[in-house]
Amino acid sequence: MTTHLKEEIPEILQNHGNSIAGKHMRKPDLMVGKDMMNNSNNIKSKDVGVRKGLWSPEEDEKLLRYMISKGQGCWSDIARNAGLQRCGKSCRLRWINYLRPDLKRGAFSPQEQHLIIHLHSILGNRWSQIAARLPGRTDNEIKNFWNSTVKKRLKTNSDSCESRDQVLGCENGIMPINELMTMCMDSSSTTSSSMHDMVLTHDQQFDPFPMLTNSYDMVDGVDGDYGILESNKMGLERDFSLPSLESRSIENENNSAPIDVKSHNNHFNNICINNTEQIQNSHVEDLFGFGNHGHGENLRMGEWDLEGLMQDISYFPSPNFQF
DNA sequence: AATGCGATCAACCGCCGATGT
DNA sequence: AACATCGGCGGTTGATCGCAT
Repeated sequence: MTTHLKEEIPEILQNHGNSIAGKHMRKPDLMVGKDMMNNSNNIKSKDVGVRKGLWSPEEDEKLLRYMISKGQGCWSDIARNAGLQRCGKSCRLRWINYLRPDLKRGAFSPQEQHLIIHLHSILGNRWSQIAARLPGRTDNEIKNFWNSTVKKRLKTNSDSCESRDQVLGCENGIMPINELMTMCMDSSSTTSSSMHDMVLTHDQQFDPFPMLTNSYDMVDGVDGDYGILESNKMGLERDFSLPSLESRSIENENNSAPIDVKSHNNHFNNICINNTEQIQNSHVEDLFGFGNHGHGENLRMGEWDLEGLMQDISYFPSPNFQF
């Protein structure tokens, strides 16, 4: 990793502001130790000595430095090798939700809010999928935003029969798709690419700072083909306009022949057109069979084309949400 | 100034699927 | 086939903030 990145560590940590030191934090320094073994049936032997709760600045720096120098790998190994008394999951979460340098900070822009609303109408509570469409934003962030701000606003305005889009000031309940695209392009320009959308083979070293180490060729994706470029010799698939949900599983079961994207678009377009009436009377989530039921869904996201859906997003009404 | 309470958000929990042994 | 491990995900918790009273 480049020297300048190492020099940026203090700055990156500094940029996280005061929240790093205990704002909205759980109690720090919880430790699953030997003395606790007798008190809990849930503590596994390997959890002995694992810290929980607040991440100290020192821990953040350890993890950040390790990620910079070694890159991503097995999170359990990362926790161990970085000298952190944390479980791998905790390290992963900390990195994804907080330390990743391509994270945006600050409040959601109105465009981002619109996009979240729309994507939620399509995807339901699939926060990670929604986050994949909002470069620099995390699923946790979006989930928190939804559960606090949006739910509240929708509830508050439901009495006055305002749609979710009107709640956010979008006329006709439909945000122009080109506006959404522009918003996504803007996001991409600042963060280049969502890490979610990178496909790596087992032996490929993960680059934790793709936006700093790659100079991307931007695609003209405004007129329809929001292409997934396969220009990367490492085998990375990257989408430079809309981060693509399909980038991870667009291939068929044999991982050989790519699915015909256009036929998928057409298929979905037909669904949209033919079912407009139904859609207007139904929950989008119900129509597509993936409500808030994270696991075990009948239809995997990668098996249909969201780009087509995004293009046809105007077919969807603004459903009255029920919570 | 003190208190109550809702909002915010980082982090944990538990589950699931994939993968390895 | 059975089990263990791991990564990923959505749901939930709980500490803190900030505003209202």
